Amino acid sequence: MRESFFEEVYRIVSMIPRGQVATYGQIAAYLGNPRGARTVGWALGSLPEGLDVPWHRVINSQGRISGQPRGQRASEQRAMLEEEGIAFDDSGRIDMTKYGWTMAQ
DNA sequence: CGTATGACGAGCC
DNA sequence: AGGCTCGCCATAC
Repeated sequence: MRESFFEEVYRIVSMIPRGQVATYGQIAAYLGNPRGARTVGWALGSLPEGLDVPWHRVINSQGRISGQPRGQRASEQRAMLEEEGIAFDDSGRIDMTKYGWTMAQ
């Protein structure tokens, strides 16, 4: 029984600890698809509600929130990250060297 | 089975 | 530094 790519993404994202963030590419690479960042984003976009997956801890390689900056989802994501203690600079970017998830286990 | 889609990424100007 | 283009990949139809 192999999980769909979606389920694998959900599983990995669920491992991101509070107060840290990971990039789409990072997750894709972990799943064996260094080039499948888009697919990861798509998987999160189709994320059903009620799965207890910290989707807000996933951002793009620039350390910014993806999607429409004005969108409701983006503001909500930023609010949740700030609540976890993550800081945004004037450009709305996160310091990956400081909050980036290292997948250390 | 071919085409379209999407919360991306790296490169180039 | 900021913005644009092209490449990538798993589903949906």
